[in-house]
This record gives sequence, C-alpha cells and structure tokens, in this order.
Amino acid sequence: MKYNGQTVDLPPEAEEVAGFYGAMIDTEHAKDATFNKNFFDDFLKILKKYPPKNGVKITKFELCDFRSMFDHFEAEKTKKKSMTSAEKKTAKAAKDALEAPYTHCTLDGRKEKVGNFRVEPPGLFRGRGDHPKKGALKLRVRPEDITINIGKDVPIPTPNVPGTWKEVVNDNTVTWLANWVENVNGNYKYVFLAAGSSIKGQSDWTKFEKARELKKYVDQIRNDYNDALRNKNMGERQRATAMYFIDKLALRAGNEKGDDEADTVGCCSLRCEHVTLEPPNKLVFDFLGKDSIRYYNEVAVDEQVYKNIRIFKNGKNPEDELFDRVNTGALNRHLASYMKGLTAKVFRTYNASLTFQDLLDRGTPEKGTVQEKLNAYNHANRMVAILCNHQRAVPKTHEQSMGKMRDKLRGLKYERMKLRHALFAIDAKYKKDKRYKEPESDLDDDAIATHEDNLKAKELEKAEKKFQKDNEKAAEDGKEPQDESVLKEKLKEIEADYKRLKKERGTEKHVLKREKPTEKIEEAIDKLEEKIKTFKLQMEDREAGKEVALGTSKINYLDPRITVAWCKEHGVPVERLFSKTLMTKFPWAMEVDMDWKF
DNA sequence: TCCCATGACTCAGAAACCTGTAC
DNA sequence: CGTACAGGTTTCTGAGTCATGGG
Repeated sequence: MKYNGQTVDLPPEAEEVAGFYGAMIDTEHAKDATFNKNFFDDFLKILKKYPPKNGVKITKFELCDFRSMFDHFEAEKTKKKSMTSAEKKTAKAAKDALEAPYTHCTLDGRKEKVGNFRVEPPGLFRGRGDHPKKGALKLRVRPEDITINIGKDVPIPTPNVPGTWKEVVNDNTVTWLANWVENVNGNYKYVFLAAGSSIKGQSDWTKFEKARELKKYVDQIRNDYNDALRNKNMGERQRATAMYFIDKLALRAGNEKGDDEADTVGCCSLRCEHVTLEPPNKLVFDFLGKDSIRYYNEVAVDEQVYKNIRIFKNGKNPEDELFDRVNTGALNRHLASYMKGLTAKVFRTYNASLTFQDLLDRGTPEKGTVQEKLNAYNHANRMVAILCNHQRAVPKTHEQSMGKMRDKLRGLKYERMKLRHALFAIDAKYKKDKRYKEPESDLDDDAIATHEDNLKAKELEKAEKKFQKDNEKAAEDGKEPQDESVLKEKLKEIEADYKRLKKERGTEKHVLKREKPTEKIEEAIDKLEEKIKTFKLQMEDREAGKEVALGTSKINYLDPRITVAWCKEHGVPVERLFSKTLMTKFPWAMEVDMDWKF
C-alpha cells in the first residue's frame, strides 16, 4: 500500500489486515463511514504492534491508498479464472483430498457429515445495516481458542496447525462439535453437523410436528386474544394485540437488543414511530427487521386492534416502545400455557406451511402441463415468502433481462399483427371480427420500424454467415466456392422483402411469404395469442418477484412433506423442486403418500 | 422471584461457485 | 462444438429466537 504517495513496507501481520481492506475498496462497505472508522481504528492498533519497516507514520485514513493491493487480488482472481478446466479439476481434487479427514465425524457409530468444518478465517466484520461494529477486525482463531466436544474415551484429535485445544469436553446433551468465542461481538461460534445429518433432520421434523400440533389449539388462542383485545388490563390488551400481529402478519417475536448492535425490531420491540394509523382502519408498518431488512406493510386490521394502537401510542414519543408492557419472555410463557413448546416463532412456521398447503390445494391446475403446475407451486412459494418478508437484492441483470423480454414480447405482437393483416388482405370481413380488433398498443410505427430494422439486420448477418460457412465447407470438400454474386443476390432479396414490409406499414394489409388458407392463419393467431398470454404472465411474475427470495421459506418454513405429497399427487418429479442439498436435508419427508396434508 | 447474561440452536441474505443453455 | 454468461445452487457467517441458570 501507499501512504500519502509513499510506499509503505508493512510486516506480514499488518499487511494482512491492510489486504482485508484492500480487497474491499470497490464494495459498498468501503463507502460506509462506520466501517472505515472501525477498520482504521483496528488497523492502527495492529500498526502500533507491527509498524512499517521503512518508518512511514500512518495516522490518517484519507491518506491510505490500497489500490495496489486491490489490483493484486484482482490479478489473482483473473489468474485463477484463466486456468484450464483440467487445471481447475486438479486443484479442486487436491483441496478435497486435504480436507477429506475433516468433513465427517462418527456419531453413535454412524458416519455423519459436518456442516462448517472450516474455521472462520480472519477478516473485517461484515455487520449488516447500521451495525456499530462493522469493519472491526475479526481475529484469526487458533487451537487455543477452540473447545472441542467429543465422546468419552475417544482419542483427542490433533489440531491441523501447531497448538493445543483450549479445552476438550464430553457433553452429549448438546449437538456442537467445537466452539469458540468470536472477538468482535463476543458471540459463540459453533461447528455443527450438516443439514442432512440425523440430528438436524430429527430437529426439523420436530419443528414441523410442533407447528402441526398448533392446529389443535389455534382456534382457542385466537378466540382468547380477540377477547383480550378489549381487556381492561392494558398489559393483557397489549399482549393480545402483539399476538394478533404475530399471527396475522407473521412478525418475529422481537427480543430486546443492545446499543452495540444494529437498531432493528420485531413485534415486541416495535416503537411508536414504526406503526402509523391511517383512518378508518389501516395500519402502516415501516421498520427494519432482522438483517436490517425493511418491513413495509399497509394493512387493514380489526377495528379493535386499530383502536388499541391509537391508545398505546397516546401520550408517547415516537421512540417509545409501542408495547411497553410486553416482552418476548412473558409472551412465550403465555403461549406455552396453551401448548408445550409453543412460542412466537411456531406461528411463522404454522402460518407459512398452512398457507402454502392451502394455496397449492386451490391453485394447482389438475389438467395442466408440468410447467403450469410448477408455476402454481412457485406462486404459492412466493406468497409465503412475501408473508414472511423474505427479500433479496434485485439481481444485477434484472433490468437487462426485462428489456430482452420486452423486445421478445414486441416481436410476438408484431408477428400476430402481420398475421391479422394477412387475414384482412384476403378478406375485409375479418376487420369486423372482434377477435382481430385488438390493436397492438405498444406497436406504433416507430416501434415497427425499429423492429423491422432489427429483423433485417439479423437476417442479413445470418445470410452472410451462411454464405461463409457454405464456402468453408465447399473448400473442405474440395469444391469450388460459390460466387460472391450468390450472396449479393440473397442480400438483395432480403432488402426487397423489407422494402415491401415498409410499404405495407399503415395499410393493415400483409402478404405472407408462403401463402396459407385462412383457417391456418386463424389457427396460427390463436397459438400466438396463447404464447403471448403466457409470456406476459412470465414477465409479470419476474417483475413481481425481483425482490422476493424464495429459498429461505423453502429451506426453513415449508414442511417438505407438503412438497413431496404434492409432487406425488400431480406427477411432478421432486427433483424439479428440491436441489441436491434439499434432497439430502429432507430424507425424512420423502416417504409420505400423496394424500398427506400439513 | 425476577431479571439478565449466557449458551445453543434456527433462520437470513450475500457472495462464491457451478452448470445448463443460447449463440 | 466451444464459449460466454445468466440463473440456479452451495457456502458462509451474521442475526435472530428462546431456554436456562445464577445472583
């Protein structure tokens, strides 16, 4: 790196930290003031211990230049990319062989896959949202930091780097294999078994069975909280209102958070500023939830809920707690009084899976194609993801791919228009036919001209390419190449075709290249009509789903047995919906029969 | 008895990686 | 038939939930 234009000769310990930042100068993190401050504070501490060997004094972040480090990492990436596939394969095999001893463990005599067997490498803490500690240096973890949890009387594994374990315990009441305390927030980090392990599978099954059990109690719970919405005791009334939100809106419980964390909220920790009243009965929620993801929802609510929120907000400041007499502990204890193990998060699982089952039952076309059924499935999946507010960043290529789709749609409409005009040219009576009246609204003369230009350009290019290829082939076969005039003739033909099309513009008449009887044209229009319709739907779907993440609900909230049973009932291969990892995550769900319901 | 820190687990989106497909 | 790249899959680790236990 450079400082104030001067090259800095850093010892490896300091160079590593500078490199962590250098690799990130092109990211959003490097534009964040908190991130930069935290990084630089920690960098200075490291520099104090490992000062530049050439005596440069680093004191100001603004004078640091990490560009050369960034370029270095980019070059490394490019080098890696440019390896031949054979080289990549060898490199991967070598890495796999090195890691093979650590990927599995023995649990009760069975071989089980370990999830995160690599310890987290050092780096800069990538806190989400306005995390006050983002950018802080996350230290390298050494054996001395790690506690391992193994069976009694089994040999103690040797660390793969020099050092000795912090501690070796034999605790069979927990599922972790190793843990350490991370230095930035003081949180525990664990090595667990993989998602497909027996332990995780068992726990997943329990989770969904618990959610199903809620079905037996949910009516009573709803009756009770609806009554309690009017309770004279404000604590009870607040709790009932909170339960209403957790149940109807699938909000998270909302534990209290500290000052050293990002300011995010859930149900119990909502502040007055997060909910506004919109007469006569609408509430507008606007707050940052888990991962600092915005929750925005305008929703019509029960009249009494609306009144309650007005009462709870009365006389309070925006930054005051909306439910000042409710906390997650008390709420969960209340829920547990209905059913053993019932907590706020069970409602999310319950409502997600039940909604999904219901949408599938009502929305799957019995006689549709597999694709149509898959569309119904994805739609149901999306509705659940929206309910749970599972978001993603809009894909970088979204606008581009929408543009391409719009072009394609215009192309289809153009084709349909030409077919209609062909009918009109044959018999003017078709103009009166309702079916062919609909004008292509987004196909004005300009659009048509552009489209035809594009088509022409493509055809010309294609013709040239074909000509070249034919000649190459001829040369290979030892034949004479075609004369240049053949190509010229062809190009001329194309030009003439488009000249004709240009003349047709505005006449509502078209002569097909190959003559067709009117029935055939009508048939073709119908087919095209269908194609346009489904394509439009596809476009709308893509636009509506650009910010919705489907994976989270599929992995965590939707009982996999719903999917398996649905697949069996509708003859859809499960592999179309579950990736390899999901297949290994849900082996316990695969045997249900087709009429299983959540 | 309550409250609050601790600990262990699930759930979350981004980034890295891989793969199928359109050209 | 190779290649580029878009979109799907897997990995990574941060951010929640919630039970427990000790003061």
